[in-house]
Amino acid sequence: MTQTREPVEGRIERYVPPAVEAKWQARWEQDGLYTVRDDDPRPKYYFLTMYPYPSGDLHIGHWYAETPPDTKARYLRMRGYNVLFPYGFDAFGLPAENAAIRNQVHPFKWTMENIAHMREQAKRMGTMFDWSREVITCLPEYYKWNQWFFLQFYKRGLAYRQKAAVDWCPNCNTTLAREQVWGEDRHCERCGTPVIKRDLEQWFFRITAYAEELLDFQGIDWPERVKAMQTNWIGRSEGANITFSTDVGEPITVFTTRPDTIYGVTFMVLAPEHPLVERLTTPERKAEIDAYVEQARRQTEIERTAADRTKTGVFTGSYCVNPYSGERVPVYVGDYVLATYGTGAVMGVPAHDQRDFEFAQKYGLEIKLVIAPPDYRGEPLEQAYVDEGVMVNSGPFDGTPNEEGMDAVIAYGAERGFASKAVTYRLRDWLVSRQRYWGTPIPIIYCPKCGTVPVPENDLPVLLPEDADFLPTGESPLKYHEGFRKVKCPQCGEDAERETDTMDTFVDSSWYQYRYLSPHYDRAPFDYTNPAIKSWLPVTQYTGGIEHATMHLMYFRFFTKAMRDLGLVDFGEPALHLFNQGVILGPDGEKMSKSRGNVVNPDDYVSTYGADTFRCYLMFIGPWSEGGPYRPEGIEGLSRWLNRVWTLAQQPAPSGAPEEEAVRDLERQRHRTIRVVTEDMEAFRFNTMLARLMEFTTYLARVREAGNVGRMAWERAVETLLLLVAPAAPHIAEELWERTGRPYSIHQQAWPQWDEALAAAETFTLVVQVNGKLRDRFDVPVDISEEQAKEMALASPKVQPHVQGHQVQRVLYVPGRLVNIVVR
RNA sequence: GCCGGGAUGGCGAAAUUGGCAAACGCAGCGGACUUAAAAUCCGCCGCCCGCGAGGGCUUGGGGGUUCGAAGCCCCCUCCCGGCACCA
Repeated sequence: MTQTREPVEGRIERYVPPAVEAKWQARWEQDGLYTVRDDDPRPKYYFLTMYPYPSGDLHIGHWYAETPPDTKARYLRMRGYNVLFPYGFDAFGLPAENAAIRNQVHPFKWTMENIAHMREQAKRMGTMFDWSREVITCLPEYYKWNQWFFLQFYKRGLAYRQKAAVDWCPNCNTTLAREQVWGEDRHCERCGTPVIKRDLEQWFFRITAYAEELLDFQGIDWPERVKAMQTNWIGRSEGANITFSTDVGEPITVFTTRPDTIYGVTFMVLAPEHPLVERLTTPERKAEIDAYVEQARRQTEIERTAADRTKTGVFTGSYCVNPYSGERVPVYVGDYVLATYGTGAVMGVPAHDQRDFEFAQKYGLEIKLVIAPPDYRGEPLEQAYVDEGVMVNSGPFDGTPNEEGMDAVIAYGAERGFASKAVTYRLRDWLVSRQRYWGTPIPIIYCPKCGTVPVPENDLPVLLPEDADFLPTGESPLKYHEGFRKVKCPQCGEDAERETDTMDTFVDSSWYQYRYLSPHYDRAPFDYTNPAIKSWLPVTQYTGGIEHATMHLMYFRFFTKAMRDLGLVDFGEPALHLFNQGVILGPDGEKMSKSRGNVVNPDDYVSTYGADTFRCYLMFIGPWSEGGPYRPEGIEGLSRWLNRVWTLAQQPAPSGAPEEEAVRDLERQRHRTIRVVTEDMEAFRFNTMLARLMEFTTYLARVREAGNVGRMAWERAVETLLLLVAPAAPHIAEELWERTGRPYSIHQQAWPQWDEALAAAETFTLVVQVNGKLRDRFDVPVDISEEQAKEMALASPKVQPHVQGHQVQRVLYVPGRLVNIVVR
């Protein structure tokens, strides 16, 4: 911890960060310095950072996520943009409801108190959030529009209700979207409990309608990592649907990515849930099949899909016919076939698919080779051959390279009506129903007469009842709230019931960026008819954690595409640029958590060192994209630096007479610093940006010691330093700006410009290598000729010994850098 | 298995993208100031050999391309993240 510091010079007051910071935070708020106007003529820049869940405390992770973007946003503002940098709270969600059950405090009260607390903590970070645009998603003025979107989606078939085997978290007592089930053990993303399957009627958003478009990242600058994860998640496969006829009349359609292997089909496997299983099962097989289907149903998905599990299946007693070869092949039921992917049926080609190979071996089925390996001599396969080759035993396709064969086989079948090109995705529709209270009520009414009836738009919002009981029943309180549940049907007026499920909170965050534009507008989600408001869009820069790659960031894109199709916006991507910061870990290198006891409380550091030091420290630890362990000792370096800036800026200008050479060098360093700091700022390289500022500070201290630059150049340099420091350390910069007699506010000043000519060096260090090894270096004028450089290099006494006695073969000159003498 | 990202001093990290490896900071060591300490300021600080001048080695490992490789190519090891009986 820092000790009391004595002033270096008697006249300069000690730097007391909390005093300075409190002073300016109050002043900025009072002046509305960061209030953003839509009609400001400057070019707009919408800088969005992911809003937090109001868990109760603003922890170090929030500081790490918010203060570097604030630094960049402040920089952009100084660059002349009208920057919108809003903040809000993702206020619906389970922790509030669990707290309600535990402590008998209403989720609304719990949430709003947390928000009030966190808002004050956030203000201590010194960010330029425009609080007048704050969005809180649990307020009816916000969630009304979730309901409105739901109705629009419903009208267009983008929201639908379906009974399905869905993922259920037994700890959270609710269903989850597929995206919220993580890892090999298929656990709940929120609480880590392994999920189970339940057959329930649930509401879905048809995100799969946009699967193809979601694969297209053209026109947006998003990290490769996110693009790869989303592409992976969507899981596009190209192939064919092929229809096999059966004994019972109804055909079976399979999806395959290998139509070129069609002549190698020796069996068929249906998922246990496949609708044809019952029809195809012969009477003598019925008992066995029923038992098998029953055991499959009882198994968890984890057990069923474990990759190392041996494939099992049971013969139905029926056969189907390969439309290409006319061959009859047996139909099995196997639990390794997933009902939810493709058509729920797989054609078995054991020679060319490893799973099918194992299945065939186990059940003694024929293994028929139809793609010949390059030098194949008829020996039996030891495993499936999955590489390229020429089609054999394939009727009219014999001799065709299999790559070509794929299209040829599809075309052949398409002509005859039993095959077609097909694309399948792993992406599933977004399950949005949650069996919990603290979320947006789904605006649907079930009427015994009229069926599913959407709540009329005029009746929105469907409000959450305030007097619900929060009991540990494992069921939503809405289900037992008669006043909420019982309604009159809006169509026929008879008794009806409301949907009691609420929406996934990811619905809230899918469009919140639009709400910041008109946070209290009551005629639409946002005022998209106002050109001044619309011109903020789309978001210019978005920042947030990578953990949302296949959850929020996919829903976020989907929503904007759907909104485009609703005519609300005229673009299809919500954010042009995305940057993901890393995760800040505990000092032990583990994820911070209360149970591990490695949580770092930012408040302690802020009261000791100040927000400015803490902001800078977080940016200095390493590249922002990397995150990493929090090492408390490193903060001293940043504290020392800001103290040096404090002293330096307030010291009187050096008294000596200016010397031309020294002044020119000062200007050169000043212009260079502006250049590199600007470049680093543009590229989110906050760590190196601060390193450059430290170097410049040290340089200025030396210059002052030398005392030969004169008052004008000195003050210009100090002014530049303060301006460059302002985005990262806004309070100390403002204080020093005032103390050095400059007009309020430094945050309304223009970012300094650099002049390439003035930044240019007069000399450079010429490196001399012999056979690529460094032997000497000396300063030479930038305009040195190649001949001169080579001559000087060869003449160097340090180089001579390495050249003498050797034959010089070549002398290379790289202008502005080096001479490399190649000897033998 | 597939996809993505990594590996550089005691530590966090830099390196104009093929041209001085280790900027900046932490820790450490030495010095100044002080009765003393803290704070502050100055200096040293990759490894090995050498009293020294100096020399050799060094970016996970091995090969290659090149006048020149931390960076490019091939092979391998390990770490982190995502996906995975997906037909």
